[in-house]
Order: sequence, then C-alpha cells, then structure tokens
Amino acid sequence: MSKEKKILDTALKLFVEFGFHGTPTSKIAKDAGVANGTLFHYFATKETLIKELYVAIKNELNQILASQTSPTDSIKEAFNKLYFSTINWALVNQDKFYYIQQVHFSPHLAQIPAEVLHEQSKMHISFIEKAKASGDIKIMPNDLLYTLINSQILGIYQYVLIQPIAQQQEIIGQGFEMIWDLICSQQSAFHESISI
Amino acid sequence: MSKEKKILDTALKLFVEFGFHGTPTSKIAKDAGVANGTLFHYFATKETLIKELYVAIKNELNQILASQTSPTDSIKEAFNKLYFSTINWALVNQDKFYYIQQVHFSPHLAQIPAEVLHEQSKMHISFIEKAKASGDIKIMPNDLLYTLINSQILGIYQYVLIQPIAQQQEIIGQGFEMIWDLICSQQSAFHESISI
DNA sequence: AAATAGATTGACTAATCAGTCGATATTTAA
DNA sequence: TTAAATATCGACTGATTAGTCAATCTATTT
Repeated sequence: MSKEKKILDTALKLFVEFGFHGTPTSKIAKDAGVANGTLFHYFATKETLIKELYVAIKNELNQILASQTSPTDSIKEAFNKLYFSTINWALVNQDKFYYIQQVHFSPHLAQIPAEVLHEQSKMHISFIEKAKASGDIKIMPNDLLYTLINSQILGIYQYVLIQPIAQQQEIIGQGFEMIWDLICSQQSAFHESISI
Repeated sequence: MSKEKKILDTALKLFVEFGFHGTPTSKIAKDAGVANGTLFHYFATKETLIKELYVAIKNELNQILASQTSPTDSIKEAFNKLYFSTINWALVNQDKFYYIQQVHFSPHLAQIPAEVLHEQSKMHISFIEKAKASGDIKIMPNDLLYTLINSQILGIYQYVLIQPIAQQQEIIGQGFEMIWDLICSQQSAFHESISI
C-alpha cells in the first residue's frame, strides 16, 4: 500500500476516534509508519488532508453505487439497489460513513468548493429526475426528495447498526418499503396538498 | 447576563463557526468579555465546557417541548405540536440546533454519560410508548420510531432552511403529513411485513 | 467592622503542534 | 551512466494553547 494511502487510512481511523482536534498530524504520521515530513509532502496542510479524505471517501461510495444499477432496472428496482447498497456499504465501512457525517457537521465542509460537492451529488440528483419523469414517485422538489431520502437512510442505518446481524437485512428491507411508500405516487398526501 | 452564561453563549457561536479545534479558550474568554481564568473558574476544562453547553441546549429544547403539549391532546395533535415546535425552535435557534448535531458526530458525545443522554430522550420515549399504546401508530420498536422521526425532522429542517420564509410553515405542515403517514397505523407496510 | 467565601483577574508556563528544511534515498528520464 | 525529479526522512522551530496561580475585588455573614 502506498504511503499516501496509509496516511489516509490512518487519518480516517484517528479522526473518527479522537476527532480533528484530538488528532495531531505527528500521530497520524507515526501510526501510518511514515515520517512527519512525508505527510506534508502529500498533503500541504492538515486541512487539505481532512478535505481530500472526505472527497476520496465520497468518490469511493459513488463509484460503488454507480456500478450497482443497470439501465434495464425499473425505477423501484434501481432505487432499491441504491438504497441497499448505501446502507450495506455503510455497515461494512462504518468509519467512512461516520466520517462523512463528521465532516458534514463541521466547519470543514464550508471549505470544500460547492463545485466539488455538486459533483458528488450529481448522480443522485439525475436519478431523482429520472424517477420523477417516470411518474412513479410524487411530484416534489428535487432537494426535498434528496434530503428526505438521505435522512431516512441515515435513520435506518443508525437503527440497524445496533441490531443483531441476523435481523439487519430484513429491517433494511422494511425500511425500504417505508421510504418507498413515502415517495411513491400511489398515495400522495404531499402531491394533493401542493396541487390545490 | 451572568459571566457563565456569556461564556456559554460565546462558546456556542465560536464552536459553530470555527469548530472545536478552531476555537481557543482564550478567544472564548476574550469575546465573552471575561478574563482567561474566569472561564476555568466555571468550566474546569475545555471538554467540560463543550459537554455542559450541549446538555444546557438540549435541556432548553426539552423544556420548551414539554410545555407545548396538554394532556387533553390527541396523539396526532400532540405529535403535531412536538414536531412543529421542534422545527420552529430549530429555525429560530439555528446555532443551537447545529451544535447538537456537531456534538452528535464528534468524539465528545461518547464522553457524556449514557445516563445523561437517556434523561434527555426520556420525554420522547415515553410519548412514543403512549402513542403506541393508543393504537394510532404502527407497531415497531421504540428505538426505530424515535430514530426515524428524528431523521425525518432533521431532513425537513434542512430543506426548509433554504426555502423562502413565506413558504416555510406550509412545507413543514406537508412534512408532518408525510411522517404521520409513515408511522400511523392506517396503511401499515411495516406492520404487515413483520407480522407474517 | 471584621471575617469568610466566592468571583475575577491576567500574567505566566509547560506542553503541544502544524509546518519547515536541508539532507539522503529512490525512481524516472535522457 | 548520468542527471533530473521525486519521495522520504526526522530534527527543528515559532507560534499557539490549555490550564495554573497568586493577588485583588466583591458580596455575604457574623
């Protein structure tokens, strides 16, 4: 494994356990088995390291999600795959998923260019547009759909995390039915209320 | 305003803007208009300050929520009031609401005794139990209900935050219908699927 | 009024930390 | 093979920071 990758991996582990404040760059370098200066050879500042780690993790997740759906899937199938893949990825990569939230609720997020953030959510937004065009889901603003789905996924994930592994997949499946009921156009409380 | 309160207020503002790392105690003291030593007279360590600020904010929110519902309310009415009060409090106290999430996704949360955290969610849990007993909402684990409601509220809040003020209340109301559909026992995808 | 206790101060320190730098090693290109 | 470029090292530093402390002030009690 390259030293750059070792540094990223070690930084992830330490940031999640001790926070940004509680993790000196010297400890990252030491635990990663590289010299102090090597860390700054790859990442000009600690801030850069924090941001690049975030972008790398989100890219990894996006790449995995992009490989999950096929063009022949129905909207519900595709959404189901994205939903399951996300939660299962989060369960396998708990540190990485936690780190995404950690950055999300920190001043570091504001340091990441809007352009980069937009690039990260592009895939989800275009999927949402396709889903809406198909008529399978309620008419509501893209942002709202995106936000609701994300928070539902986060909620289910947090719950599943503390359940026995044997039951996890079933619970995730039930969570999917819930969120699908919420957004599909069959019974449409939201739609009715805004189309008055 | 007491110096202790001034310190807490200033710490909130600075932590939210610059993060825990980016906020030296010296700056908190200076901005609060007190001496360096005074800060440590009230809060033994910076960590203590971070934790006590969190507990104080959650207590404030809980106290407000507790004063909103009356015993004669129906389950749906009571839930509606709690939902609206929470989101509207969050809109008025954006820093405080943000700080709660900030702590939630930081290692500081682990430093707060489980007993204290449990005390904070007691009211919500007991309301959930009452609601379930009434038969108005689906049968599902308390934790799951609690988590789902919380994430739905967070999702709606985050969306409403970037909408024009004139439309906020209507959107919040639509969000309520959604979450109520999700948890009420009328159409019960979750219930059916687990009662097989 | 005297005494006690708590509040407030701000200069001070010991420790820590982000980032530098010149030297050395390793890889790549010519 | 030589030269240039890049990677790696780790000791070092200037700046910062959490927390201390002895002195002073203020309020309460006796």
